[in-house]
Amino acid sequence: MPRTATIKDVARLAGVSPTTVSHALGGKRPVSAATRHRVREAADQLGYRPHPGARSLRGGSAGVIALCLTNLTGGALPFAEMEYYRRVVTAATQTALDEHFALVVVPETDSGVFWDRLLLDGAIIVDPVSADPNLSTLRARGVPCVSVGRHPDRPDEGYWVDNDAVAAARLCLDHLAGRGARSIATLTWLTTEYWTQESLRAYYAWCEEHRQAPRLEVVEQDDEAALRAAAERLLLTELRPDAVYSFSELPALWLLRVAAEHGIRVPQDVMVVGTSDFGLGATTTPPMTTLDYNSDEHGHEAARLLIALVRGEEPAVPRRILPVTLIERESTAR
Amino acid sequence: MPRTATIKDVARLAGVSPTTVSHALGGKRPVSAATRHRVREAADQLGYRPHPGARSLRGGSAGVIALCLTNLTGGALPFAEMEYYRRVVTAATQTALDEHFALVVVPETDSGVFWDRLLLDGAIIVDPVSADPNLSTLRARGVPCVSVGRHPDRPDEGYWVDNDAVAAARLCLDHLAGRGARSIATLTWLTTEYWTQESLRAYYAWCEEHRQAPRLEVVEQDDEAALRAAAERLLLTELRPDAVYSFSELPALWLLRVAAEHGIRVPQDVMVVGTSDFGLGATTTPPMTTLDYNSDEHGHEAARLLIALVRGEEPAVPRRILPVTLIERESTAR
DNA sequence: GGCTCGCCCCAAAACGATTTGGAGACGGAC
DNA sequence: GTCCGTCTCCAAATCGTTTTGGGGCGAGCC
Repeated sequence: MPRTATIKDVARLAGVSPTTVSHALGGKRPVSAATRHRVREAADQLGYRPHPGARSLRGGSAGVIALCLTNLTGGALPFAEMEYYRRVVTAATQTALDEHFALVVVPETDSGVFWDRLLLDGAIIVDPVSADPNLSTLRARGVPCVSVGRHPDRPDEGYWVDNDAVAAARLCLDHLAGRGARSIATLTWLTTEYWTQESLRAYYAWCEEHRQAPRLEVVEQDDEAALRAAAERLLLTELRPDAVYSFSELPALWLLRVAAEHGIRVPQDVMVVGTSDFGLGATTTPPMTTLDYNSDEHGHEAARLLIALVRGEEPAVPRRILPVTLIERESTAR
Repeated sequence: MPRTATIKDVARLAGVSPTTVSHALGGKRPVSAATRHRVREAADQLGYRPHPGARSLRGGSAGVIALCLTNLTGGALPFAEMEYYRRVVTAATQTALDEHFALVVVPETDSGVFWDRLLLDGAIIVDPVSADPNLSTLRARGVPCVSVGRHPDRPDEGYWVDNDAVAAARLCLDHLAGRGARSIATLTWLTTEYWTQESLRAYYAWCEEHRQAPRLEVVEQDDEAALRAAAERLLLTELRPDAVYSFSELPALWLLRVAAEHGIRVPQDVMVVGTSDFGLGATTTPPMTTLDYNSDEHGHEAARLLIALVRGEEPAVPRRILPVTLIERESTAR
């Protein structure tokens, strides 16, 4: 096994002490230009890399943060949601790198092995659910945490970045009402995410304000039959709503599909608004009006917030609500 | 900052030396049952976790392997391929955990920061491309590597798990020919992945064998316009092929869409076979015959292979080709 | 000349775990 | 009584880095 070069090897080659090498490379104390140059050369020549374990042992930060995709292996959310994660991961990685941190993704499992083995400074939890084991484990160990999406049980605690579900609901509902909708229904998964619950509350409030009877349809399970059934319950009924706001993307796609199968015209007979725009909305028939989650900004903000925490700064804004935007397409073009 | 308990704290509480604690917990040397019990209690009470940095420093393995999704941030592959990664990641994670390893996902960037900061024993590279910086960096540092998918330039070197592209091509082409296809075209991305190149070679060989003129259509760019254009070039022509084998999933989906738009019937006028079956094939109209990549097995095998390497065992089978299976659906049901 | 002050550099002590080479106690065999 | 094993446990060295507390040396000031 080819042992990698240590600081001692560099010191020997440069003809100085390990201390001087550390200072020359780290810059914590001044070193003469000539010496610094010699040290740099020696380090390059040997391909020297500080051992992360040794560094962290001495008390320094590891320079690594983790991002935990709660649903990556859980299977609770389907395929279509992956693009959202991909964006969050990409954005957070970029921000972390700008701040000289590395970001790794931890697949969610119920195993504590990860947090035992990994050398890290903090973690981003994406879409925490009610009994999230990671959040509690990490908090207990004193690892700084930031979540993307509020914790449904304790929405006013901790550090997070989240969508403005209330504003989003108003945006969609007002848009639909403005296009002439008189009876707007909602469609959602059965999930404990904060987004869903808050969206629902906002919907009820809006209905009361506008003297409209609320109508909610729920996809009971995570499979195609359930998606189809929910869409059919909504569309193939005497009192069909004239517009539907779906809190997630996939149910809305099935809505379009079932409507097409039964000759129900979109947007003439029923208007549809979906969420989490990944460009998929543009490829449906007809193209679907969607909410853009702004997932890039979520990733950036979460990373920025976490890195501030890691550095020991108390962030000015511990909880940040980001706006959503409505992308209007044919499914509501009445 | 609440310093975490060290081995000394445990030793003090249990009334033994740090050495004995290490032996009691690690089991490298015998310790009396009574002492071991006392040490365990003390460790539990203090919530003791061995410091990963310290452990690795002394020469032990870190117990961590990384998986690098070359295309996660690169954008070279679209949305639809994510399910493949998700499966590979999930399967590899599971196998790693079974072997008491943790697996982290490293987003691909051109930054070496990751490999500098991370404490890891080895890495899995998914779908390496021609000038893959990660593979060379890691090799240079002596980090054991396994790739999922051969390296296109050096397919006979290193350790990998891959599909049998040749058998896959024969499977599809024979299937189509058996259903009466006389002129089978292929459709693919412009990419340097080994799978694509090898599939193409197999296609040409098959054509020669069966005295059929080869016909290849390429999606020039990673956007919708290019996907549509390629599908149209293939379908809206005098000499339309009566069957198409697409090496990737998304081009096949666009093939179905363009066919539907122009009243070209599938499978009557043209048959279609796609790849990488994630259940998406089942939801198209008509349901599409697809190749199942067996991505779970890829993840399992890659992790098994890598962990063997990390443990210093020379694996019996350094390069493993896994079979693909054909899932027949209506798009070839003539 | 003696003193102080800067500038460069180094020795040594951490950090937290594992591992090696015994030490001490005790029992049994001669 | 002595010697030898065996069973338990411990002291100390080690891994590679950062950081603290100076040391040596030359220049400037009185």
